[in-house]
Amino acid sequence: MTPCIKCGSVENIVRSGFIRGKQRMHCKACNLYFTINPPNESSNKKPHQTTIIDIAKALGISPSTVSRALNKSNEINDNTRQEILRVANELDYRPNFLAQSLNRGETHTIGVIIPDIQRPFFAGVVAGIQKVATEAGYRVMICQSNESHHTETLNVQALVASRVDGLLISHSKETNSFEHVKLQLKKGVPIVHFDRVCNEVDTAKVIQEDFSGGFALVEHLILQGYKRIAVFAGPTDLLISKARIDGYRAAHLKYGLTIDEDLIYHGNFGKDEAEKALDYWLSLSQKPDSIFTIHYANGIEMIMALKERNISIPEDIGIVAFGDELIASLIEPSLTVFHQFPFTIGETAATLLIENIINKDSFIPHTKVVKGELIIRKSSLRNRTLTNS
Amino acid sequence: MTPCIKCGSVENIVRSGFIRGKQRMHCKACNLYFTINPPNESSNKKPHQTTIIDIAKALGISPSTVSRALNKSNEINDNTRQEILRVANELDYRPNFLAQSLNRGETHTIGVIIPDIQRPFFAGVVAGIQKVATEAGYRVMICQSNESHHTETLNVQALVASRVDGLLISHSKETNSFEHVKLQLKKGVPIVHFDRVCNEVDTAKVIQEDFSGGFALVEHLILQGYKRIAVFAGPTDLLISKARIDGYRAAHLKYGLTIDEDLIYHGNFGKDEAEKALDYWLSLSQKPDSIFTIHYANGIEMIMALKERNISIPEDIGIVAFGDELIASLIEPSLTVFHQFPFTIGETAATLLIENIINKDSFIPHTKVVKGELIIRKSSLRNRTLTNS
DNA sequence: CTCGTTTTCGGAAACGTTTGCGATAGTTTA
DNA sequence: TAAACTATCGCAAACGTTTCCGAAAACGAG
Repeated sequence: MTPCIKCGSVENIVRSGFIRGKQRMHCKACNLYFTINPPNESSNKKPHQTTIIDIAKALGISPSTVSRALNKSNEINDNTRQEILRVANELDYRPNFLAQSLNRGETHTIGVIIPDIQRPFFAGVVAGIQKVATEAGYRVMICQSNESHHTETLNVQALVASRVDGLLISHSKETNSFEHVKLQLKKGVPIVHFDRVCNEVDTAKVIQEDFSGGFALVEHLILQGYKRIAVFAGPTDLLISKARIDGYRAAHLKYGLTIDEDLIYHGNFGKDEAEKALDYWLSLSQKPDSIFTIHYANGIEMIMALKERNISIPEDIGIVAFGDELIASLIEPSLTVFHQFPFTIGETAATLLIENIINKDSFIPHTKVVKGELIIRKSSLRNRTLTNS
Repeated sequence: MTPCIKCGSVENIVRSGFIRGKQRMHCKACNLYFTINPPNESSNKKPHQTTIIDIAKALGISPSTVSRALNKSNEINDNTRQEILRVANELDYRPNFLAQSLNRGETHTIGVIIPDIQRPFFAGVVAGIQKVATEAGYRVMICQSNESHHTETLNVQALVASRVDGLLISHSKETNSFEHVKLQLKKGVPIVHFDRVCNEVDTAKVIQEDFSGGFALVEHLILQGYKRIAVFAGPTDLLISKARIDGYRAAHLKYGLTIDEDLIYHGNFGKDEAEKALDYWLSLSQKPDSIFTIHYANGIEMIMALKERNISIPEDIGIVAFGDELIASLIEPSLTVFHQFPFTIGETAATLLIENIINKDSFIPHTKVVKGELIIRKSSLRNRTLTNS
């Protein structure tokens, strides 16, 4: 039937099982096993991105020479280089980052993990990161954790699988264990935290003036004559929430005011949490005369809720909030805030990370604080004459 | 001096030039050229991400077997597989996407180019894209063009260099030539346009109801009794701007109103463009009684500018805008808009692209329209009794 | 002209993974 | 109990680049 592909003998051929659907043969003469392959007819090359090899073939030279020409090596004749560059341009050659990265062991890419890109704060941070990264020749890969610990862990794994050169992380609210970060840190992956940082691991961090901001806002309220200041806080173990409340406490301490712990409400940043908090506060025998929200969005919600209940701001209740957006200045009454600079935070974090990547060994983690700014608006301005003081 | 590394002879050695700083030798006996290398002392392995080879060595098997175990191949013993998985887990193995992608010829990554991530619309789109992509097992790489044609071109090249499986593009305002897109399309890169699309190239597109939205907004104004409707438009050659103005024209046509071309102002979405436009309109002998802004942000600006000039809204001038944000409902007076669904747009575009990637050959480009919604608010509600009609 | 020197190029290994194919050993069938 | 078969593994090529090192040729000085 089928002759041996080696000795050509026919009579010594026996069948020897099937392998992956194909009949396997055995030639007893030359002791050879083989299978019969249908000739591959579609051998015409598909259209593909042009490679260094395409250029080499077009010029009848070797790929290494082409590589040298493209990489400004000096071990190459200038005429050859010109020719290569010409052909490369002609074929619209784009170096394959995958191959380059695999070979060099670095991707020149940094991974970013944020809770939610739709929050203007994080969008600003990302923009800052991209600016610095692009200028330094780095690409950026963005993942959203959607405030889920599990997704965050998956994000870390995905980015590590992509072999990013470093990681920029702002933790989800849920995250209270940090094994996924520690693991990568142990493997030598540079990591920088920002905003929602984590003290359990030894990384560089970029934080805001959470304490000072909280202090400034509350001090402002106190100076405006408010005495019973309620706090709308985030989850109990969120670090930035803690720091801002510490500022709140410090301001009270400075002005000799006692703190009524009942006024501190721990919410979940949920949708109708503002209403709930208000219901709670207004049910107290000693009602608050002002509110400090840990997050500006809640400040907006509070204003809306208070307006619905016909409670006048800032007369009956004053409001201040941490964080700022255009909307805070446009709403009636405009909202007093501690303004953040998300873009700057992003820039700082990216700078720090790239520093860490480049000086992998000598880099010592440290923390940078990005200054904020108290912006006084109508929502807390009880005594208008004080404006110019 | 130095013996030949081959025949050991010393007297036949002559020096033969320098090569990369090292003395090159020539043995005339065995006709061998060689250089002397200092022994490499730091041969202890650096810490690295664990590879398939590490696992193979740990178990004394071959890398291919490990690969098969990890890829659920059936050509592997179940006990071996268990062992491999155990070790892989122990060593926290993460497959190298670079190597995988290089080998498979696909990255399972889609590239996204948007003008500015800080614009809530695009942040919403990106979120929609990421949702669909993640569910389909794709990663996302985001680039910002910053409304610059040049940067956009660089973005395309960078993403192509990263060998993304497909491209999702919303063009910059500047972009009026599309060679960079055509080039990649010719090379077989799947591309889907969204929002700021381009009719010159044959790609799938996701657009909004630009025409219908413009029509609905202007019709609403007309029904409210407004007769001289000004338009604040974008650059003349921005496609979506054109379509929305076409809706404006159509509405006029339907109700037999003539169009005063003087009322159409082409701005650049710049910062004080709103003021300029107002100055211009108010300088006309026939002043407008309402304004339609192509972009919601300009609507907000208009409201602010009008309030400063003590022009009452909607009595003296009504305002409607294309696009929506939380702020539009909170500002006083609240802004009538044609609400977009950026998240849906992102989802649709990503779905389309992935479809295109998977059925690369059979896919035929088509256009999908994401419905919008007219939301009537106070800025255009001249006749309050009409609300319930 | 000779020999050391420099310039310029090619070959091959390496990066980490997948996969076609052959090989071995054990298992079933007739 | 051979012959036919199956299960399981290893080898090597391939993906596209970079880079080490050697080779050939051109160059230079004495």
